Order: sequence, then structure tokens, then C-alpha cells
Amino acid sequence: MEKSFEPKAVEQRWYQRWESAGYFKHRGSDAPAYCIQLPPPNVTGTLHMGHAFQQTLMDALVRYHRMRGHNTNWVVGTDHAGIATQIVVERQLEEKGQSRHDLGREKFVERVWEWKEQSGSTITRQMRRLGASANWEYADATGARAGYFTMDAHMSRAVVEVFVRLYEEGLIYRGKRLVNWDPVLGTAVSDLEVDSEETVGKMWQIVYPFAEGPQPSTDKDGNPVTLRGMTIATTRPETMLADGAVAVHPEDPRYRHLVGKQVILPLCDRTIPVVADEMVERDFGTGCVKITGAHDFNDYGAALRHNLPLIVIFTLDAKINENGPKQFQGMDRYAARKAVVAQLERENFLAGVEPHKMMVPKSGRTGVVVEPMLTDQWFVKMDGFAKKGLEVVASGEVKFFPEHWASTYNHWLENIQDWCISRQLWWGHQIPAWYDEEGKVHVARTEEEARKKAGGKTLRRDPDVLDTWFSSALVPFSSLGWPGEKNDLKAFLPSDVLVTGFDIIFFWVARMVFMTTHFTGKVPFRHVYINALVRDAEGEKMSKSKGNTIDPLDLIDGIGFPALLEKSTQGLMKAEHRKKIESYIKSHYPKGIPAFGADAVRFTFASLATFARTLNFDLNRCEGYRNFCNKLWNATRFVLMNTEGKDCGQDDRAPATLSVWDRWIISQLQRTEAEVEKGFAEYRFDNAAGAIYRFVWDEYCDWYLEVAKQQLLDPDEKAQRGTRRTLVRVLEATLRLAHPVIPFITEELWHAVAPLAGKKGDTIMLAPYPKAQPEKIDAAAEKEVALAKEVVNAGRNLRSEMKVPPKERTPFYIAGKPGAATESAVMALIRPDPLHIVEELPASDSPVAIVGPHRVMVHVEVDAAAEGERISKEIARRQSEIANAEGKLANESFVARAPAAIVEQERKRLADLRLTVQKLTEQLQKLTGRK
RNA sequence: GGGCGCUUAGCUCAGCGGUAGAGCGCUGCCCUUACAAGGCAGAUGUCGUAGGUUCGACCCCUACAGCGCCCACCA
Repeated sequence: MEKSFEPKAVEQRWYQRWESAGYFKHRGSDAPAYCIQLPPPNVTGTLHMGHAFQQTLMDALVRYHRMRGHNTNWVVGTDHAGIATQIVVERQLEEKGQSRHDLGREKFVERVWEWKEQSGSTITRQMRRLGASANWEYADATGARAGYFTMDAHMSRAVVEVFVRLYEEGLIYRGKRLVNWDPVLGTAVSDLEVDSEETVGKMWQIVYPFAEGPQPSTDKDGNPVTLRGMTIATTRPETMLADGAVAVHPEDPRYRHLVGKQVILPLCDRTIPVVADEMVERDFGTGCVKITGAHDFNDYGAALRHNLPLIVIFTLDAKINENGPKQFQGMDRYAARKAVVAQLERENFLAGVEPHKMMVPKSGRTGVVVEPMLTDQWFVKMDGFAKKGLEVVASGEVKFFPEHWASTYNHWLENIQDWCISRQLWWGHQIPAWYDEEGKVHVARTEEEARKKAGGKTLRRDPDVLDTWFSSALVPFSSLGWPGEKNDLKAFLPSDVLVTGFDIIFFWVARMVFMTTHFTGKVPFRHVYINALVRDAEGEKMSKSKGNTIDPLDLIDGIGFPALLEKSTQGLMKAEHRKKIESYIKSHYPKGIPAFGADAVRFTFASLATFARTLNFDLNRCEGYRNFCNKLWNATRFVLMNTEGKDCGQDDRAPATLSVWDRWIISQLQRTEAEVEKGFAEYRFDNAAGAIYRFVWDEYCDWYLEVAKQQLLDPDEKAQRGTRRTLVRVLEATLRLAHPVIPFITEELWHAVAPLAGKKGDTIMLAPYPKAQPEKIDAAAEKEVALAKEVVNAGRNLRSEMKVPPKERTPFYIAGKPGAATESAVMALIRPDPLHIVEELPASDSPVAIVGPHRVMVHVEVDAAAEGERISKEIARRQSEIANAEGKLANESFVARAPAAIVEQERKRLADLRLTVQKLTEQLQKLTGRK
């Protein structure tokens, strides 16, 4: 065995074997099912820290349940990611000076498929490096061993089926509505794909003169004034060209008598009415607002309420169209704004302008300002679906972990608008709708079916594709074979838990819930675990432009400084980021990143998976957990050295006796197993990992192995056999216990350890998971070991305080009839030379510690005065605690009202403290008495 | 404007109505025959502020402050 753990070789050895042996597949047995749906990553994407984190948790859960005998099915797949993928390919074309229009739709889509074939395996390959025990061949229609692809034939069939059924049920409709429009991409985007960004813009005040001349009114304070016109406030003056009215609050004393009058729309040769609407805030701006129904969401509603015309003045790429005055036609929206303001000023319509902080809606994909655009789109009606989505969470059929995310989910569904599902793109599921010559729509599963419906008329297919999230929403059932009635739908729906980020609660989680319940009558999953957002060690959001992203593969394999720098700065959009990135890399990774191995990375993720909403990934933690793997490796090495080729007590007929320490470590193992089970059940991966860590390092290695060394010197063959048996059995169980989190190292070690513990199997993956056996919890052994540890600690402390060199021959004395557990621990861990077990400590100035019933003395030459001072300090420290306890017990209401057990505990504590002080005092008297 | 979360050791974070915890870092001593990727010992906190409830509050309640996130039609 190598002297230290070398992850690379171990990882390479095992993953391939697991996959080719078919261990990842579900078993189609009667065993209870356990299913997890992977949030399908973009097919052409690469693995980032967020993926690695989620997948570690999913894999740990799947491995855990597989070992517990469940019929596990980790359903994986990749997403076609409509807009994202189309943009990537368009950029590739751009580099060659081409656009998608040069190619035409058919050729362009072919190009995207090529790109998908070329880069589509990257992310699944990366997942494998992490150890993901995913069911790669499940729902795989193309033999790519990457699970499903949302655009493959089967998944597409489900999409068409759902669309047609929803249309027939009246839940999908087509209509001209105001939607968020990305003028660069030339497509509608959903509300969710729009991010508001705070910007300081300007607010202009513009006078719209009354058609019949100046009108009397009052100012804010009620003083009479004469108004030349209505002065409106706007941040988008160019849209005035499409105004349909001016609105005021119906009860505004300044304006209410003017409602119904006509005002002249400057720059345009027409008049518009003054209307009253409650949406107007009297105190904001001038209390008077223009209504531009076709270019603003608020105004759209107002225009409908007041029956105003919807005038469109923008082309789809946001230029002034033929509805605008000649001089502005063809101008881009920003150019038009300047021109409009300039002309207003020239013609004396501008009443003022001031800076104004506002939220500007920007397209999540291109970053350009979104333009509300009146276009024909397809929508899913949300009211019924939203209600259903709320119900299943309210009833507890679907539970969120951490629980508070349910309120985010609820809040969104309570305020939801109909979902715009059409996109004016080429890459995606084309909408199954055809139009005849009269423009009548026929929704059907195939063109043939549509033709029948149309009575043989010539048909033209709707060119639009569906929002990517439409197909994603169907994954919980489409991946299991729907609309077919495979058994898998019965077995694996609902899945057990969805592990995902909070950022897609709306995009995905909620939509899966209503789609799945609608079509299958079942919820898609019982639990939703919302994982933390991965940030860098300082808590900063990871971003390419800061250079603080980490490639999970670099953590596994390691990367040198030059390669890291090169990779972090290549393909930069903006050159000015280069310097920042360089300095970040230099200060944070002066030597690059060492190879931690997949197990260490996974253990780190698990340990950091608290219920907090962010996770700061710290390389130091990762290093610590790599050390943990090495610790486990070396502990195994030690055990093997002492057990291989020896009798490990597997034959029950051979007599073996278990010492207190043997029984103690077995007892601790049960407690650890219970803790790990609880951790997994509560999705507290940090607690599960922490329990394993502490058991292996703090108990098994730091105490048990050390004592075992002593026990192995026992001349009694039965005792030796018992120790060896305990060493291998506990270790073997520990490896199984840790396997879900650190699969590679545990598999490697298990094959060496298992035979010694009488276990057989081709893989630890399918070995049964350890289950706590409460009958093996040994309270007496735990109590005895606790005392033994205290004695050892006291002895070590004395020796350290007295600065006794570790190798110096140092006699120790213990008085008070120590048990065998204490004696062997002291021998193993303090190595006294010699150890005297006595009735009474010898008369000496040597330092003494009091541990429960024991007095421990390290026999060294020491100044009596110094020792006296040391003991006095010990006494003083305890006396303040005594005062504290006495105070409490003297408080009548404490004794009367606190639970009896607490009071009793306090009394016992006080008694123990007093006894210790008494013994220390005696010791002090001995010292001073002889002076 | 609404909602949510966070504030505990130098750093990153657990925690619980009953004597303040972990990892990393730090200090000192050890290359002891599994492991220096290690061992042993040690230092470090008015648990954001102010009130309240309670025999007792880091924990529960109220207010405030700071930080962060999400949602939102003040043009």
C-alpha cells in the first residue's frame, strides 16, 4: 500500500468498472424506489461549482439509498437551452461574418445540432469525474450515454402532446399582447428572463396644450392658476409619439374638472383626451401621466380600461416606424429620444428635466433594454395552475428544505401572470400549430392531422419555438416514458427529492409542479432541497470577469499557476478585466491549485452544505478534507499491517474477549451511524459528514487505534483476537458509512479490509449500508472510557505544563483504583515509565491533578512553591464555579420552578466541585505541611 | 414599496431555554515504529444594539442598526 493516498489512480480504476458493470442502473425490482431527477444542464455547457455541489449531494443521496437496498434511479439528461445555445452558434457565425439569416433556418438548425454533437459530452464526462452514479443509459434515445436530451424524439413527442392537450383544454391560447421583447434577439422573453437594473436616467416634463386654449386650475396649495396645457412627466419621451391619452387621478382637485378635454400632442398632428384613472399617483411628478398603451405595461392596462387606440411606433428592432412623424422614422429608439427632446425644446413644449433614479428592464441574455412590444404570442393560462401549485405545497405533498423557500414559491404563484411560451427563435421545439389561408389556426400533433382539421387547405406552420422551460417543466414525467404508460412512471413518480438552486424555483420548480400534477395527477417530487449558492472563500459571487471562478476539475486534478492564469484570461470579452484577474490569481493561487481528488472535493461540499443560503468555498477546507482522506488511508494501512494474515476472530468458535475500549468504539460507531442517518434524513449533509469526520479522526484514530496498539501486546490470545476483530469490523463498517460521500477511496480500501471482516462483494456500492444497532450502545463502557480519557488528558496536561520532554523516563502515579480501560489508555498514550497504581500517592512535591475519584501524579522534580501556586490557581478556578452554582441553588425560585432534573444536575455539579476542591486543598496542605 | 435571510473566536460557519462549539489560522513542544497531508498542549468570544418574557436568554418576543438576496407598473 502507498504511504499516502493518491486519488488519481484510485479514481481512474473505479469509475469505469462501476459504469461498465451496470451498478448505476435501477434494478426493476420490488425494492422501494428512490428517484432523483437531475436538473438537466445545458447540453453544450461545462461543469461549474454549482453543478459540482448539487451533484455531490444528489450522488451522496443516491448512493446512500442504493446501499440501503432501494431501487435507485438517478434520472439524468441534458437541456437544449434554446436561447443560450442559439446565441453561442450565432456568435460562431458572427466570427465568420455571417448571420443565421445567411444560412436560413434549416441549415442553421443543422449547425446547432453539429455543435451539440461536438460539445455535448463535455459536461457528462465531467460529472463522471466527480463520481456521479447516474443512470446514464436511462431514457437515452441516441445511445450517447448521457440520459435524455430535451430535443430528442421521445421528449419532443411529449412536448407536442402536452401542447395539443392544453390547447384543446383551452389552457393555451394565442393572442396579441404586450410582451417583453428583446430587440437584438428579435424574440419575446418571459417576465422571468428580464432583470431590472437601477439606472440614473432623466425625467422630462412636457406640456400638452389644451385644444381649446388655456384653462383655469389651482396649484398644489390651492392657489388659482391658469394652465396652458397638461404637463406630463416621463422617462421615455420618444414614446409620446404613440400616446393615446393623458391621465390624472379622478379626485385630484387640480385636474378633475379637466377630464374629458382634448389636448394637443406635440410633434404629432393629433389631439388626445384627458382621462381619469386611479393608477395615477397624485404626489408623483406632476400628477399627470401620458398613456402609451402599446409601449408600456402600465399604460397597456389603462388603454384597455379607457378604450384607447394602441398605436405602435416601433419596428421589431426598436426603430421608429411609419406611424411616427416623418422626421423620426427609421431612427433607433435612443436617437429618437434625443431628436424628440430637441424638437420639444425648440418648440417650447419642454417644461423641465431632472435626473431620475429608476429600474430599467434588461434582457437576461443580451443585456439590452427590453422593449414592451405588442405582438402575437402563445400563452399558458396560469390561474388554475397556480392554484394547484399552491395547494400541493400547502398540503405538504411537496415540502421545501429549508422550509422558508416555500414562501418565495408561494409569493410568486400568488402574483403570477399568464406565461408567454412562444419565442421567435429557430432552435427549440417548433410550435405544433398551422395556419390556413384565412389565418385560422389548427393545432395538431402532426402536419397531417392539422391538414385534416383544416379540410385540406394549404397550411403554413407557425415559425415560433417554445420557451425552453416548457419542455423542462415536463421532465419529471416525460423522462419516465410519458405519454406511454411504462411501469417506470408508476415506480419513479413522484421522485423523492429535487436538488436545485433557488434561482430556478420560478423557472422550473413551480412549472414542473403544475405540469406534472395536471398530466399525471401526481406531484413531481416529494421534497425540494434548495442548495446554497456557491461563492468564493471571501463570499464574493463567482464570476469570470473577477477571475474567482473555480473549475471543479481543477480541484480534482490540480492545475499549475501558468495554466490557471492562461485559462482564466482566455476568451475575455473585455480586455480591462485581464489585469484584475491576473492579480486575483497571483494573490490567491500563487502556486496554482494542488490536486485534491474527487473525494476531498465531495467531502468539502458535503461539509459546507448547511441550511445557509450561500456557501463560501474555501480551498483551506478542501485541503483539510484531503488530509482527512489521507488519515483514513493511513488508519487502514495500520489496521492491515496488524491484521492481515492474522486471526481476526471471524470464526465465532474461536474465543475472543472484547475490552472496554473495544466495546466503546463499537458503541460510538452505533451513535455515529444514527447521526449520519439523521443527517441524510434532514438533508443536513454537514452534520452527516461531520459525524463521520469526528468518528474517524477524533475517536477511531486518536483514541482507539492508540489503545489498540497496547491491546495487541496483550499476552492473552483471546484479547488480541478481540482487538483485531474490532479493528477490522469497525473500519469496514466505517468505510461503508462514508462511501456515499467519498466513494472512490472507500471502494479502494474496502476491498482490502472487507475480507478480513468476513464480508464479500464485488463493490462497496452495493454492500448494505450500516444501520445503528441500539443494543450495541454500551453505556458502561462509554462512562469508563470517558473517565479514562479524562485521566489521560490530565496526565498529558501535567506533563506538558511541567515541560517534560516526551521521551524522558517519567514515572506516573495513579491513586483511586483505576479500571483496566484507564490503565491501558495511560500506558498507550502517556507511556509512563513506570506506571504505579497506588492506594495513596507518595509524599512528594510533584504535580498532582484530580480527576473524579483519581489522583494523577507525574513524578518530576519541581519547586514546591511553584506547585503550590499551581494548585491554588486550580482551586480558585473551581471556587468561582462553586460560587456560581451556590448562587443558583440559593435562589428559591430556581429551585422551585426549574425542572427537577436541572436542579439535581446543578446539585451534583456543586458536590463534585466541592469534592475536587477538598482533594486539592489536602494536596496543598501536604505540600505546605512539609515545609 | 413588499418579502426573505444573515449578524457567535482572526477567517468560514454549526449550535441550543440550563456551565459558549467545530474546521482552518495562530503560539509552544515533538520527524514516538499508520499518517509531518501527522501528534500533544495552549491562547482567543460583554453570541449586532436596546428593551421585554422567564427561576434562567446566544436561543423566544418587540424595536433598531448593518449586510445580502428576491419580488414590484410611481410614469
